[in-house]
Amino acid sequence: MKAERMSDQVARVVEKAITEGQYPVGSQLPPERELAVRLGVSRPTLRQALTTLAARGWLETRQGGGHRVCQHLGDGFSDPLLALLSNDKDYQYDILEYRNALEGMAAWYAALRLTHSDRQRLQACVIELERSHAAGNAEEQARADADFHLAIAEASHNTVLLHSMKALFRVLATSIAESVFQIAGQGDTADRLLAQHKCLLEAILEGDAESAQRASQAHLGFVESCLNESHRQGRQRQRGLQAFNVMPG
Amino acid sequence: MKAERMSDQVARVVEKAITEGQYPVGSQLPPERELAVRLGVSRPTLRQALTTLAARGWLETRQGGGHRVCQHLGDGFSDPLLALLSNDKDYQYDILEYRNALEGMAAWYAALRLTHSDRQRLQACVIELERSHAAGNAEEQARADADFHLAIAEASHNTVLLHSMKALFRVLATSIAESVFQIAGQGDTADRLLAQHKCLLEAILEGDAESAQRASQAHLGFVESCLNESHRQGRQRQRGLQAFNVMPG
DNA sequence: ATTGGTAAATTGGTATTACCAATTTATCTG
DNA sequence: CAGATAAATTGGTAATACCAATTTACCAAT
Repeated sequence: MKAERMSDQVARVVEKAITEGQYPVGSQLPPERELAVRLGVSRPTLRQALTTLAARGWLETRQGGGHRVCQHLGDGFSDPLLALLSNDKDYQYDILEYRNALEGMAAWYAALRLTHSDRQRLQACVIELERSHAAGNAEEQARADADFHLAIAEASHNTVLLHSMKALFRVLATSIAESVFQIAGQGDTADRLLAQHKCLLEAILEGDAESAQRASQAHLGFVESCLNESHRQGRQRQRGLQAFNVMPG
Repeated sequence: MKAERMSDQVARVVEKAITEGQYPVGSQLPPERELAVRLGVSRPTLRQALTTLAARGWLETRQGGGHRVCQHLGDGFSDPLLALLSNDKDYQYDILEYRNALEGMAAWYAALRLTHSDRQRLQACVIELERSHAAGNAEEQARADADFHLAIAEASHNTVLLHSMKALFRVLATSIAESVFQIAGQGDTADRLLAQHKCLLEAILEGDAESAQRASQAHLGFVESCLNESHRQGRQRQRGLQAFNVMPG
């Protein structure tokens, strides 16, 4: 049986120390030279291990500044395949369908679990949407759009969902900006998008989970219909998003 | 402005070479000593870069055997925070809600896009579920359960969804096995779970997207109700899964 | 020509030592 | 006490050496 290599063992040991709270979020690990001695390995081997942990999002390092446990776990890493798919036009409908499920879920639970501070946060996000819409700034609109949807995800109080949506929006940043830019040139489309965001907010604030979910899905359906319907290579597929939107309710 | 470190630049260059097809899936990278010379860096620096790519799931390495591009991209990596949340009892309801959304979506699109080979694959999976159920083997039941749900995800023909569900089931393997084991001791529960799987299959085979989604959600609702309802720490939350299940339809 | 065994070559993994560059800390001066 | 500067500490890179696993080449037997 093939033995696990030393640097992977070290990575496991350090990762376990992090997850068990020996190195709390934000704290600094011991210096490399010291940690290497403690763990009985050479500095290059330790650095292999720490590189692995950094790639997984556990650590952030700065030359001279030490290795620190990431302030927001999961924020330092990105799923390379998700990133690849998100920036490939062949998968833009896959991405939209996926968003539809996650954002529909977020809207549903946000409507059910909204706290007072969630309310304030969402209202502030919509104000920012209005502001960037009035300014006609596509980049700010894209950022405000992502902030709004992530605020809904936070209001859902489902940590797993929030984590997945953060990962998704991180890799979608570029293509969302492009979509907003593309859509901005289509007459009253930007006005309609803003109206949809407000409608979604209203449903959430009213605690109407079904309406919130429908509003979310209508919004994404509209986004889909606005996008450039370039020919879709590969499989002949059903345009599921439209159908998915008319889920009973 | 802080310069990007050399090993991260090398990682980017190699990752780009992979994604652009210079190193196709399954192919072997040039030996370290040669690649280091080509890229003008030292072997330790190259190894830092390759370690990062391996941690992200792009590469698999074996001593003496070379560095190879992973056969199944995305399979070599796991999201550490997702893994952490999946094995923490405080988040088991978050996980169930998240599965509810993804598996509901998978069932929906599988019903719409089912191919002939998908049919065969799903039917084979259910046979395997029946076999492991009859044998009373919890570990095989857990594996058959995951295989069935992943086969549905494949039948949805949404690559992003499939990728996310694979990642989720990879980290849930342990806790699903525990759930199956826990549930197995509850009278006719295993029989009812098998019946639910069959009901879900029927709805998919009939191309009834709404029924498929409801069957999926009923299944997870039942799983939730069977699980040990341990006290839920932290926030006072609504039991959203039950409500989510009775989505109109 | 094929198969199995063995040696050699090639590959990745680990270690030691040295030095560079960024950051942090200590010290000194006004 | 604040600011400047030097020293110490930290991470980053490099060269060289050697170990261990895998692959390849070679040879003998069938």
